[in-house]
Amino acid sequence: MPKQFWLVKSEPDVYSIDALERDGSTPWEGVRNYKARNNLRAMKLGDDVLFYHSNAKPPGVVGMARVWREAYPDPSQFDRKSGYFDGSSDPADPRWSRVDLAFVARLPRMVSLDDIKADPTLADMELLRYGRLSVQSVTRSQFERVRKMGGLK
DNA sequence: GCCAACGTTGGC
DNA sequence: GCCAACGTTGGC
Repeated sequence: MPKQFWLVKSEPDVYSIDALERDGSTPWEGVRNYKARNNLRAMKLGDDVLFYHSNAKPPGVVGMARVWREAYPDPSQFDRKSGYFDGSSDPADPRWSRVDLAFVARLPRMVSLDDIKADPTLADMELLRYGRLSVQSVTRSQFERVRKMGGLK
């Protein structure tokens, strides 16, 4: 399987690129949308990930991460005290998964949603077509374009 | 299986 | 705070 490329969204008030840089790596938990979950399950060790701040001013890509551990059951679905608890998930066949992501780099310049919208080569990004999906696939060329716009080689 | 009602996401 | 664009739920 060749390397794949992804984009994950997080509200900076909940978990920011600063937090990921501080932590080094983190479990990416709480995804409760089937399409996003399927993307998590398709991630392979070493895949590259764009880190996007949603509900930010402005929203946009702020850094890069890497898949550090492939999908495994998300414990928060069985934790009654968690906001992500899902009482209808069967412990013998857990419905929700998480991966671990590791910090790679912060972008010297954030690539805002407006920047992405203004760039013709990024017109096909899933971000613009189906904005609500919190774990998206991106192409290699989209990934490299955003990285370059963000000031990295 | 349809679909109305409701809930969530996230840009603005 | 509003609301468009979804996804989910549940009655039938």
